[in-house]
Amino acid sequence: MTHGFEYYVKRVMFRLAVTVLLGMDLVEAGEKVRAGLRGREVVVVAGSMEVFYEGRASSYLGEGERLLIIKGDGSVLIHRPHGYEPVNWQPPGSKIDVKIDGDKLLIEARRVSPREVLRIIFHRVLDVRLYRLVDEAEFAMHATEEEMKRAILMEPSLIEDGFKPMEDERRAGDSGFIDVFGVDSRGNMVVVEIKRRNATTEDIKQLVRYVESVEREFGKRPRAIIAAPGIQKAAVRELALHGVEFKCLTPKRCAEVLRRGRGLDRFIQGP
Amino acid sequence: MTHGFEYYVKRVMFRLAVTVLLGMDLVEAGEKVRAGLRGREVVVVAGSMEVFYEGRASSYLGEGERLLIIKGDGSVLIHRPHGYEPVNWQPPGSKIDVKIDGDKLLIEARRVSPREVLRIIFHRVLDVRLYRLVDEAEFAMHATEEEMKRAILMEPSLIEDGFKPMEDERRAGDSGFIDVFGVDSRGNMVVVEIKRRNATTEDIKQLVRYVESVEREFGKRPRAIIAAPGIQKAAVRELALHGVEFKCLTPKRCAEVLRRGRGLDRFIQGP
DNA sequence: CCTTCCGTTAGGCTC
DNA sequence: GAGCCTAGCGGAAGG
Repeated sequence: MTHGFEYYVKRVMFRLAVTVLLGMDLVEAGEKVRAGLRGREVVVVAGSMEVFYEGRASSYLGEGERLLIIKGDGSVLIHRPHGYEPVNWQPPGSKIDVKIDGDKLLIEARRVSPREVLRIIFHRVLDVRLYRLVDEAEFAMHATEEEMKRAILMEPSLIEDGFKPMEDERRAGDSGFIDVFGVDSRGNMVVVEIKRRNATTEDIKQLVRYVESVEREFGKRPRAIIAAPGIQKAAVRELALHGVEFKCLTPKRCAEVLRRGRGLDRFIQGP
Repeated sequence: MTHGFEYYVKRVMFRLAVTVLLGMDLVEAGEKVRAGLRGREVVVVAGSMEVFYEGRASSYLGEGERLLIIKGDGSVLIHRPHGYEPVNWQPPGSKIDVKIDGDKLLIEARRVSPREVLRIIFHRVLDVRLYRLVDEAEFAMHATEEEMKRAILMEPSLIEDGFKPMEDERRAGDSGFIDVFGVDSRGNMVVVEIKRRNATTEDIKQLVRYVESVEREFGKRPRAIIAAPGIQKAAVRELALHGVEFKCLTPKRCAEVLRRGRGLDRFIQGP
C-alpha cells in the first residue's frame, strides 16, 4: 500500500499541470477559502467570475478574470486587471458565505445596514492564496487641512505679522465651524478659512457666511482671509466682491513649520 | 555532474523551508516583479515593507506586512490586512521602478502631474504572484441619477400626475444643466432637479439658480421641484424660502419603473 | 488643460 | 443611528 517517493512527486506534478490548464478543483478552492476566513487571514482568489451587487444601487459584471480579496475584518474587494478602484466591493464587517453550487464556487458578502449583497460566482478558480499578515505600524499622514491649522496656531505669522489666533473650530451660528478665529495687529476680528487645495467660489461663499454670522453676533464685520495654496480663476472675482483676502499657504510650508516645531519641542524637553 | 531525482526534490524542499522561514530571495523576487511588469500582468507582492508617499500630501507607514498590487496599466495599491481602502496608492499611468538596494527591495511608482512618488521598501518578501488576467466584460450599474432621470422620462407621473417632460439636460444659461424641464397639467413650466441621496441646501440653491435662469429667458418664473429620497433638515427651510417643492423619489422606485418598462417593451415587441 | 459634478463615494466626527 | 464635512478623493464630461 505504500508508493515510492517518485510516485508522489509525479502525482503532484500531474495535479499542477491540470491546475494550470483547467484551474483548481472548486471544492478544494472553496475549502481553502473557508480555512482562510476561519483564520481571519487575507484571502486572495484569482479566477473567472460573474459579479452581482444589490443594495444602495445594483450592478452586474459579466464573466471575466479578476482578483477577489477578502480581509479578516470582512472587507471584500474585486479588482479587474486595470484601474485603481475596485469594480465591486463590500466594506468591513460583511458576513462571508462560501458554497459549492453544482460546478460553480459561490461567494457571498452580506451587510445589514445598509442591506447589501455582493454575490460572486466563480466559473474557474486559477489560484487561492492565504496570507497571515501582521501589521501594527502607525500610518502618519502630513499636510492635511487639520495640520495646516495646527501650523497656523503654532506660527500665526503664516497668516500675517501680528495675527493672534483666539479660537479654533469656533461655531458660527448654524453656518458651521470657523477654522481659525482671531485678531490682527490693529485689533480687528479675523476669520480664517483654510483649504489644502485651490480655493473655489463655494469656499469663498462659505467664508462669507461665517463673516455674516460673526457680524450678527458682534455687530461688527470681521476681516475674512482664505488661506490656500491657490485660488480658482472663477473665484478671484468673488474675493473682491465680498472683500475677502487671499493668503497663499501651501500644505508643504505648513508641514515644514510643524517639523520645525516638533524639532523645538524635542530640543526644549530633551530627547 | 548530474544528480539524482531525489537530490533536486530535496533541494526544492529546502528552498521552500527557507522561503517560509526567511522570505523569498530578494533578487529573485525583484526579477519576478520585473518580469510581471514587462508582461503587463497583475503583480501581487506580499511582504514586510515601509511605505513613503510624497506629493499633494505626504505620508509615512512604518514596517509591517501588507499586500502590494501593481496592475498592467500602472495602478498601484497597498493594502493592509484590514480596511476597505488602500492605505497608499498610485493611479493608472504611474511609472514603476524596481531595484535592489543592499538587502532591501525597492519599488517606486512615480507620476508627473501632479508630481507624486510612492516609495516602497521591502525588508522581507513572502510571496510574489503574477496573474495574466483576461477581462473584457462590461460593467452595468443601475439606479444611478441618470437612471432616475430615464425613469421620470418614461413615467412622468413619478413627479406628479399630468407632468409632461419637454427636454432633458437643458442648458440653463451659465448655471449648468437642468435635469428635466417640462410643463404641468396647467401649462406651468417646471424645473426638476434629481438627487439619488438626500437633498442639501446646496442642491436647493443650484435649483434656484436654474429657476432664475429660466425666468430671465422666458420672463416667467417656473415651478421648481426637487426629486430625491429625502431632504436634509437644514435644507427644509430653504424650500419654503425659495418656493421649491419636494417630491420623494427613491432610486429603488425608479429601478422598478425601468424594469417594468423593459418588461413592457418585451411584451409589445415580442421576445 | 481646467472646471464641475457624481459616487454603492468612504471615513471621521458630532449630536 | 442620523447628519455633516473632508479627501493625496477618483472619474467622467464639458469647455
